[in-house]
Amino acid sequence: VQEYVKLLKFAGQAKNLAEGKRIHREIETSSFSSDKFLSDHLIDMYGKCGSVHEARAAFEQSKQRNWNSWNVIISAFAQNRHFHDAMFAFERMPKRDAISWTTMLKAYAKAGELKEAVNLFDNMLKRDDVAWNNMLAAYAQEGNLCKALLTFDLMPQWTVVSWNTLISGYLEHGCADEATKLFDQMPEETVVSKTVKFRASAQAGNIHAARSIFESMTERDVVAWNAMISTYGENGSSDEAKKLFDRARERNVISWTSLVTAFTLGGQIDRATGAFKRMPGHDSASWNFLITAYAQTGQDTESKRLFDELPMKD
RNA sequence: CGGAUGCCGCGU
Repeated sequence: VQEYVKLLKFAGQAKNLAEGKRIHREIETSSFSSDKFLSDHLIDMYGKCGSVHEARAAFEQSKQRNWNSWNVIISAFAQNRHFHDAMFAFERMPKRDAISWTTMLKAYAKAGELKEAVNLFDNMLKRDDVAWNNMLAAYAQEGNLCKALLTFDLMPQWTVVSWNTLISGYLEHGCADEATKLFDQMPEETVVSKTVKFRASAQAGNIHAARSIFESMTERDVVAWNAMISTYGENGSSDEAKKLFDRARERNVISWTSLVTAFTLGGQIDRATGAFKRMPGHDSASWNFLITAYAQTGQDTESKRLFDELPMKD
């Protein structure tokens, strides 16, 4: 069972619908076909792969539907911007826990329905850290930094995530000075904080400062590596991007797409194509990127040819 | 009890 859970999660992260379906079929012929954990993971996998219809089907057909399944299906609806379905399910579900409320809160924020989000938040009986952070993030993304700061001050607990959320909000809306002050005040920094920090330096045009923050990091995850690679790419330094890419010990689709981007922006479309071909797996974003790149450099025929080669058009 | 779904940073 746990093996299948891992496989489904992996397919979901990679948004690999074909692989997900394959595992689904394999599960159905196995002895775990009606496992109560697996059925929820199936719904989640379809949601993450962008297939709302199959997520819904998995939910409705599940013999093992429980109150967790409702949370999973709401999350699937929300991730795919089916907000009315999410709302409908939320109202119909037999039992709502902290996660149900917060998932719905995030859905409203994502839909741009800030008032509904606030309303939901106010009606919550118990607000945990994640609920507070979601409310904070909703204000921060909206650009309502006053409300964001107010929410931050009212929070019963400050975690690294709340600090990161607030700082990202300030950075996103051009308040770099405030962000710097907050960085100095926060008690601890994680990989995420450091990544936010060096991205901010880079966006301010100080790529050397960004690099030294990156090099000073004791732990770097794949996102940190990718962020540094795309920073050099945006800067036109495709050679430096390539060097970092080679140094990275963990790579995913985004790392490869960032490298392709770096070559494209550096005007080396042939090297970009080469990297694209060497990629172990392509998702729709990487295809879109290269097609757009060709179109923008005026190579419409190449762009069209790639489009025709697309295995999945969404 | 355990499993599972919700918050912050990377390419489109």
